[in-house]
Amino acid sequence: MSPLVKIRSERDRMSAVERRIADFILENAQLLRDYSSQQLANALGISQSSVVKFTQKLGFKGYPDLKYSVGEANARADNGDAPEHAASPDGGSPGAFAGNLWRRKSEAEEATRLINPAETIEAVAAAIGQAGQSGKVFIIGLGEDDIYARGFALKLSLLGILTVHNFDTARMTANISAATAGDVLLVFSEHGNHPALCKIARYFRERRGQVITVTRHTANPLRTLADIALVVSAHDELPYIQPLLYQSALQHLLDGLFVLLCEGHDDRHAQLLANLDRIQLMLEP
Amino acid sequence: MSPLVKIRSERDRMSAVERRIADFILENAQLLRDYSSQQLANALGISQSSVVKFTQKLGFKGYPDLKYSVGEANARADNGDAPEHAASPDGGSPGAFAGNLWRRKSEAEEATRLINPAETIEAVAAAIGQAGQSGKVFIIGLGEDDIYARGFALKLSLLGILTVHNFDTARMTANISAATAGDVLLVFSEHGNHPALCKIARYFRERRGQVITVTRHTANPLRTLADIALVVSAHDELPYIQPLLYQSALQHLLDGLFVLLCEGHDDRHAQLLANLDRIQLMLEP
DNA sequence: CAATCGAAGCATAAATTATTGACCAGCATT
DNA sequence: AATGCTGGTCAATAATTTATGCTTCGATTG
Repeated sequence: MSPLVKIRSERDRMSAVERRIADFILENAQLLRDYSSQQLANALGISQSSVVKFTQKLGFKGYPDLKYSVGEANARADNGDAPEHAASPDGGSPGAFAGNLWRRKSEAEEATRLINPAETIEAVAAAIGQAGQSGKVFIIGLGEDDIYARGFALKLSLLGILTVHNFDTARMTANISAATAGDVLLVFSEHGNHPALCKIARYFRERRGQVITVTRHTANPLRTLADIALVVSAHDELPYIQPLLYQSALQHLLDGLFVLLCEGHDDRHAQLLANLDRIQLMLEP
Repeated sequence: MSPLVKIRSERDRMSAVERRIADFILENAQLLRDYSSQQLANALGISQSSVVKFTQKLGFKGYPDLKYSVGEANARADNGDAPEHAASPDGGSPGAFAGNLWRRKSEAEEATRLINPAETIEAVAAAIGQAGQSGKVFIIGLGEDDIYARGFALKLSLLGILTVHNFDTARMTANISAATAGDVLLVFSEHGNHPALCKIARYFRERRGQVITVTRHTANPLRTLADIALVVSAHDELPYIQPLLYQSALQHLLDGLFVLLCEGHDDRHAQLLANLDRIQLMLEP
């Protein structure tokens, strides 16, 4: 039980001095942090031993124990709300701005999480895992989308999954001619409008591969070609902020996928460790 | 800041004994309630004074102060977590996991924000802005670090800043021979240990350019060569989680920088809009 | 190799906390 | 009214806990 509740409930049965202690604690719970039992006694003009006895009567081991409990109660009470918002009242410093940006990212993350059902993500993980064992994973993205594509391709290859990454529609078209059933194509395209990517997706389907698209949460041509579609939600009026939110939400979606892949298979996990070690050696001779 | 976040963020810079204390506290935060500094020391087989000095180094008034803070942090954490963990005792749903991962990312973001003073970030923005007007910005990163390097290079070029990006030390060395005073080199290297990157940084300094490094918050050779050093704090026991946190914290740091650059100059802002439009047309004919 | 610096421990000072025993007020019993 | 009992408070002090000064040791540097 919260120490404050306990104190309140016992208050009636207390002696005068005890009641003063109780009231002081109830009213100044946050100040207690910097008070020793002696200081508290001085503040009330009573003896230190009275304070200690008070704590023991209430069932605490002693004064520090009470103090610790009150600290916990305080923390639970003003959990989160006060400091964060108060910190940045108007525009503020760059630091405050970064915090603000992070809050926007969190919103985008949540929105994105809510529109991608767990089953969808698991299906994607399963498809990629399957392709990793018996086939190949093709990954493509253009422009800024290539950044995410590239990062994810690197991660997959660390897991020992054969990955073919391109940022060039011509090469990808050529590569895809080697695709077979069971392979997977991951297409990153924020707006899902690029004709060449649609053509590639269509071509890939003809070859019996599974198409996974990653786009904005809009109706778009690319998405209609998908066997499984991952979608991202991220909005801001400012044209230089919105991409940051998009990228962050997308990255988190991919990270979740990656973790799922890591935890699904022990051997993939082992593969990852081995690869990380190897890379470490390579980069730090 | 949560004491646990603080401890995690400083862990790298700690000595062996200190790190054992840090790990113990991180792993047994709830047990701390019943430990005096002496008991904690005994549990680890070290001296009590080491424990006290540890707490003071971290900026606490002393051991009780740390203990109290950890108590608060526990309370805050338990508040939100308890029901969630209870609901999913072993594996848990992917959705819950993603939320959890996001919390870890938030911690990494906070820790990273706190170790990069606003002035440092502003100085970096100023240096890049300056170089953007009259010189060039060179960007390099190897392996996974190339991902961030590449993303940032793309953003800078969208702002109309002349950017030379490489992921290859040989080419970069060649490119740098064209560097002059006022140019800026951005080096991404998580561990800051790669000799070739150090050489490039040294060479760049000889040519009177300004070196900005982006590394983990550890003492590392590359960082010592920096005119300005950005640092990232992100920790997790799991080898497949930690990189995600690192990448997220780093990305946010860069995003903050990018926003600063966007908001600093109206003409850069205009340039960005124009470029975004042009790219839009290019990708969606 | 000497000098320097930082980290860790030991011993001890300082502080905080817990306990003891004395004192006093209130109250019932004799 | 005097005595004895009870609960409450405090001052003094014991016990525990925390903080600091000093020394040693090992690593680093010039």
